[in-house]
Amino acid sequence: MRYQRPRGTEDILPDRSWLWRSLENEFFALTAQYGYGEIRTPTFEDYELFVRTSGDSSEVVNKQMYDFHDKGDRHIALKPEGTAPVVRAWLEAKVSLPGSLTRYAYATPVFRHERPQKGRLREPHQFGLELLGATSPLADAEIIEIVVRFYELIGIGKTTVLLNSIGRSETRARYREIILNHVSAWMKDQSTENQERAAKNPLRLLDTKDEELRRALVGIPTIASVLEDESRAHFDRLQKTLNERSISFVLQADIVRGLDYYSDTVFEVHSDQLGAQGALCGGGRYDGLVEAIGGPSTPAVGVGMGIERAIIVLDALNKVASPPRMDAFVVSADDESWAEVIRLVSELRDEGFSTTFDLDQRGMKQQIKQADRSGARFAVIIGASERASGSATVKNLDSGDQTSISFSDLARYLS
RNA sequence: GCGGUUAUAGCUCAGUUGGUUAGAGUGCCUGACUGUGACUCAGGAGGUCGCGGGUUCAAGUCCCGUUAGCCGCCCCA
Repeated sequence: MRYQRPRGTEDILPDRSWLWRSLENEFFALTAQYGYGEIRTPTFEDYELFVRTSGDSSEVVNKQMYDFHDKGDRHIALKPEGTAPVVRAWLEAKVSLPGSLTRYAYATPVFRHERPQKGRLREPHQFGLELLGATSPLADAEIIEIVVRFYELIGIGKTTVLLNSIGRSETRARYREIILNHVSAWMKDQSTENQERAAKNPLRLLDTKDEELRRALVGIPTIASVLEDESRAHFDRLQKTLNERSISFVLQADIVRGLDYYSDTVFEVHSDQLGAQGALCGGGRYDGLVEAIGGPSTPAVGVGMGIERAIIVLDALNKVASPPRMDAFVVSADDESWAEVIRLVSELRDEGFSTTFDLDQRGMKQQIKQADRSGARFAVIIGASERASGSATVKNLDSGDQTSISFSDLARYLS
């Protein structure tokens, strides 16, 4: 094979695309119930947009972006995440009136130059939600509620909502010092790579898998325990609201998120079916982002949900139903009946049935075989006797049973 | 970006210490079946052994490189 798909990308053929389409339909139908309208933004954006928002300490920006200079020497990046482009589009369209809310839903590919593994691609796809202009913890709760309901709706069994608050930037600045003091002994004999990482974003040390570092971190206060009063109140009310809505969650102090724009609420939903990449989705509040790209100070909250990861779980749980079948395959029993077959095919299509026939006009045996392969529910056979009697021989391809159905009753029989 | 592992027919795989024309199951095609798929039986087609070098009288098998998948780290959806 001369050409193969680029590393970390996937082709979605009809045996799977119907699943994608049905997930998209369910996602947009559900989010529409909450007032979210679909937004579509470009595949590529100004490189700076992502540096400004995600932060240069995040690996997504400084290592994983697909970027290039176009023929006009513009520095372009394929979007590595969905939030910044949506906020940019919202600002650019000037859609918001002061004090009003905007709710957006989207489905988009994102691009990250990473080493592929299970649940990790270079072109993964995400469903996303952004709720702009809302300060209330009810907004955070709304996003989490939608996400949980979506996973229930599509049949992903057991999930866990992991919740944390990382406070405002002042809180995080203070907390950084706490972490660094706490692990100073550990830091001394670390590689420069580890030291750099620790210095750049100490919060990220918290979710480490390194046993030694974990031990060094024992006894450290959680960031949630050092929140400012306002953040504290927000976080408390969010938890209360989730409890009232019967949405169960687990407080987890090491959920810190990788993108710099998050503030206060952060959350993930995990499934035990995903291996090392355990998060089905990740989101939170990003009150500083709009301002960071030149807009008016605007509170906001959102989420990005990995579509491939949801599908991995559905597959593992055997929750993927069979794709829709063709209704009928019309067969000509002799060379003289083709005109009638073709007429009948188009009639059935007009009635709303998915219908095909053998374009190669081969022998009957071949046609029945093709009908079987096509996955059609029925073979509709037309020959000399059928034309004479005005009724088709309808063969149920699952059971093999045949009955004679008059042309006028055909539609009723097939439905 | 780092480490490990895998790559043989459309699919799932076997292939002994390097040794004739590389096998199996399944799928595919043809026929038994002159208006009928799935079952049975009998035939048949199909392989640059991921790709490129090297060692050797001889490489699917050994060595080096490379591409891709998978697993872990890292990162995150």
